[in-house]
Amino acid sequence: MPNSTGTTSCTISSHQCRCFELLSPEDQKFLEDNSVRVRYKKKEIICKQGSFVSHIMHIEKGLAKVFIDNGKNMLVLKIIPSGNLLGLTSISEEFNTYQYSAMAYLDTEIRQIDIAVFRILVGRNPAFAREVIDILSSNNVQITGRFFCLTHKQSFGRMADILLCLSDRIFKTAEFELPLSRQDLAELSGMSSETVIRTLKKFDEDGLIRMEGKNFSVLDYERLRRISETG
Amino acid sequence: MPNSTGTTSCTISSHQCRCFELLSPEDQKFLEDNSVRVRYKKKEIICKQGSFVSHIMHIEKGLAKVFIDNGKNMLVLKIIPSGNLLGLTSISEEFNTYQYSAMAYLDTEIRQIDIAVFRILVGRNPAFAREVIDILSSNNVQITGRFFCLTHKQSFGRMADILLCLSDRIFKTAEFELPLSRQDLAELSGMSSETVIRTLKKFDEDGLIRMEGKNFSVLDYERLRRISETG
DNA sequence: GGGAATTCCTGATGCAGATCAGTTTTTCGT
DNA sequence: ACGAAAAACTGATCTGCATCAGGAATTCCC
Repeated sequence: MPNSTGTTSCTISSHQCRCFELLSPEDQKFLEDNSVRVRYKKKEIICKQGSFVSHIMHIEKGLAKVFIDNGKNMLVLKIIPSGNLLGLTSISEEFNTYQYSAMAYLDTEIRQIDIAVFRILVGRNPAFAREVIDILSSNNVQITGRFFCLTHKQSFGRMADILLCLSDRIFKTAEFELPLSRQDLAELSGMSSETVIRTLKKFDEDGLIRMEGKNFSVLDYERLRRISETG
Repeated sequence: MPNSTGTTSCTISSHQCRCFELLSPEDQKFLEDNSVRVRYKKKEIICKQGSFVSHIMHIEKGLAKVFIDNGKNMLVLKIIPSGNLLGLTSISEEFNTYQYSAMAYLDTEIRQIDIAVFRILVGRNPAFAREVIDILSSNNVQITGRFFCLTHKQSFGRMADILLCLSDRIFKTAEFELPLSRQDLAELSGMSSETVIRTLKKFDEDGLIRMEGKNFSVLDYERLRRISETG
């Protein structure tokens, strides 16, 4: 029986997006004919908060962060690995401008799909609409977990969360070379880069992880999970 | 031209829910036949995090809070006034248990709609599906704003946000009798009740609001808005 | 209506983590 | 390969808010 109170705070959504599989070959072609592929280099801005939305984007390859920014502070809402959609909230015409910006962590390949075409398919294919609903619901749950984490856990719990997420969900292995800087981790965890460094160092000293520059290995999942849970 | 960087952090969604208007009289009857109305008294739990979802709920009258709780900390996700839906993320079968709890702030009347029926309507009525998508998108944007607020604004900004939200969106007047305790405000703003009291007192001293027990009047919207923006 | 129980309020103290002010190491451009 | 710029790291200080501890005012309820 899964624990009902466990609040995970992963930075990525758990939903396996399979929205295009549900389309007939004709509709897939319809989408394809109204798509373009664009490559972004590391650190390039993919979309900018406040600008008009004309496309929904599908990350084909790479990794991006989605964030909001008021000029003074910035908050990373999530990170999106390949296979996921970006800009889906704008499927609702109420949000015809981006509510957030996105930036490539790595060289990233994106498929831009005309939003009008996307809306047409939602209107005529209930299974597709259903999948959109599932993705939006999943996003809601994910952002909620992250919200809880950043407001109620403290530095060790947050860092444990991020390490677990990176290892389990993004790289899917215990050892990985992290393409993110300490500053990136700071943004993700909502703390200062100094605190990130100190926290990681403590984890290293305590034998929870092994860390050499950008190379990380998770040594003790069990203990990390406990830290994540207790905050 | 609206400001693209302004992050409002209202506790309620801006979306005017009109999901039932889109249904044909027959479908409305279909829904009606599969609905029940339930009354909750002040402080009663409406739904409990972790339990199975069998209904989607529509607040017909009253006011409720939606929150998550890990036993140690609690976080209010939003407050829902009448005319809004509760439990909509569970339209996705992935989330067959409540991700949050809800509690009535006031005596509240709720219409429970069989979730299977709701799903059938989404499947056969594209306009209805579209409305569900709009609501989910709107929820996403709202929670995001609140997330930013609670992680990056400090006590004065948060309190200003809440007062503006209560006045503009909930009570729709500058003077109101607040049914929430200081402790409730503390939960909403993610701070301690002591800090709430001190912050409100400062606003009162500075002439931004007038406060006598549970009676509030907003005196200076302009200045409150500035405080909300600058954090 | 009177005593108990909440809620409201106030001042004192503590602390997690931001900020500041550096030094060292790595990365990058030419 | 070398110098500059960026990132990583370290210690010292500062601060906003939580927490604690208690008192005053309301509300609740037999």
